[in-house]
Amino acid sequence: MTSASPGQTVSPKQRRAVRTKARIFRAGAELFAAKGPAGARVDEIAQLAGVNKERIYAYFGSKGGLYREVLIDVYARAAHNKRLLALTEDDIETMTGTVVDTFFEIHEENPSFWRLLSWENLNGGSGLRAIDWQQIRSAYIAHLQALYTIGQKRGVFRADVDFTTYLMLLFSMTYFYFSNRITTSRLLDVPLSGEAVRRQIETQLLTITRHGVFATEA
Amino acid sequence: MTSASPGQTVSPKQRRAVRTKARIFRAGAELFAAKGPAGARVDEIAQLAGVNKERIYAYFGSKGGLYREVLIDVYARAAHNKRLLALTEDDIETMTGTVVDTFFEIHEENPSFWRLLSWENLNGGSGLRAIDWQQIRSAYIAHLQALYTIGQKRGVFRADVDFTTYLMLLFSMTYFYFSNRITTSRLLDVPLSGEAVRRQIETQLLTITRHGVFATEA
DNA sequence: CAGGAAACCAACCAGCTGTTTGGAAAAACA
DNA sequence: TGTTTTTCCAAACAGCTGGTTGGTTTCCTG
Repeated sequence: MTSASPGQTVSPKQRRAVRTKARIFRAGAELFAAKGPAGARVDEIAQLAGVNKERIYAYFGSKGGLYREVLIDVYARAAHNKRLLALTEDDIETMTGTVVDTFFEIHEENPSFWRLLSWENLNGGSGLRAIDWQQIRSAYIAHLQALYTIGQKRGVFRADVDFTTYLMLLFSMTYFYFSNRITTSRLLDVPLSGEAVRRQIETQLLTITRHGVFATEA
Repeated sequence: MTSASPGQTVSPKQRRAVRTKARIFRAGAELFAAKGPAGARVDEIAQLAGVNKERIYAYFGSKGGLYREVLIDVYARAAHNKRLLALTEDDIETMTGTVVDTFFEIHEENPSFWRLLSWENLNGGSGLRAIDWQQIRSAYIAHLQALYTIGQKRGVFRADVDFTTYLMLLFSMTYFYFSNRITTSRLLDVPLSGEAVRRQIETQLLTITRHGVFATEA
C-alpha cells in the first residue's frame, strides 16, 4: 500500500509492523478526507487506528508525512483504472459512456477522492508536489487522449472540441455531482443523493454529449 | 454590506464604527476564503483589518459569527445577478451563452466564491443553514427555470434533458474550471490560467451544448 | 536463555488558538 | 467642561495541538 519494494528478506517476525502501519494509514485516510489536513487531529488518528500516537511519528515522521502518503495513494489508485485501460479502438463510439460510468464508479468506491482533491485545490496543491504526474498521465490520460484523437480523425468526435475540454466536461460533471451535492441540492431544491438520481443524471449527460441540449440543429 | 436596516437616526458621530466593521468584514472575507473557516486566524484578521482583535468580538460576537456573515454576503451577492434577471423570453435561444458567460464572470469578479463554497461542501454545509434559500432560489433560479421550460415547450431545448441537469452542467463546468485548476492543469499538462484559455473553453462548452461532442447524429 | 526489535503507555512540552477582561486615549456630544 | 461612546491596547485565560521522551512490556530470533 505504501512502499512497494519489500520482498527481499522474509522478515517473519515484524509483519505486525506492516499491519499496524496499514491501520494507521487507513485511519489517516479516513480522517484526512473527513476533516482535511489541518482539521484532522493526530490523537484522533491514533485512537481510530487503535495505536499510540507515538507510532505515527515512528512510521511516518510527521502528520504531514502521513498526509502526503495518503494523498498520493488515493490519487494513484484512482489513476490506475482497469476499465479505462482496457478500452481499445473498437470502443471509440461508446467510450464516452464508459468514461462517465467509470468516473462515477471511482467516486463511489472511494469517497475520499474528491474530498482530498478539494482540499488540495484549496491549499494550492502543496501536498501534490511529490506526485509523479508524468506517470499518472501516461497511465491512462495518454491512453484516452490517443483514442479521442483517433476518434476525431475518424469523424466520430467533433474536430472543434479539444480532448482537454472533452475530458474536463466529463470530469467536472461527475466531480461536481459529489463535491457540491450539499449546496446544489439546496439551491435547486432537488434531492441529489441516491442511485436513481445519479443514473438519471448520467443518462442525461450522455444525451448531452451525443446531441447537445438543443432539440434542433442550429 | 452587513445589516441593511440603518437610516433612522442620523448618527453622525459613530459612522466610523460602520467603517471599522466593514474593514473587519473585508479582512475576514479575504482570509476565510484563503484559509477556510478553521484555518483563518482571528489575530490575522484583526491585523489585516488594522484593528484590535477585541473589536471583532464586539461587532460579530465570535469568529464563527463573522464567518457566517461573510458567507451569506458572498452567496447573496452572487445570487442577485442583473444579467440573468434581465433575460426574457426573447433570449431563450441565446440564454445558454449568457448564463455560461455570467457564471464565468461571477467567479472572476469574486474569487472568494468558489473557495467559500468548497469549504462549505467539505464541512457539510454547516455554515449555510442560516441562508434563506427560498429567497435566493426565487431570485434567479426560478427565473431561469421558467425560461428553460418555455424553451422546452417551444422545441428549443430537448425534452429529455431536465433543467436540473442543464444548470448543473453549466454550473459544474464553470465552477470546476476555477476550483480544480491546479490539479487538472497538472494532470492534463495544459495551462488553465489566462483569459485566452478560459474563452476557448467557454466557446467549446457552447459548441457542446449546441451539438454535443459527436460529429454525426447517432 | 539472552538480546533486541517492536509496540505500548503516560506524562510532558512549548507554542498557538479563540476568547475575555480591565483600563487608557480619543473624540463626540450635552 | 464633564459625560459617554468608541477605539485602542496589553495582558491573561484555559484548552488544545503537534511532537517528544523515558521507561515498560511483548515477543521474535540468535
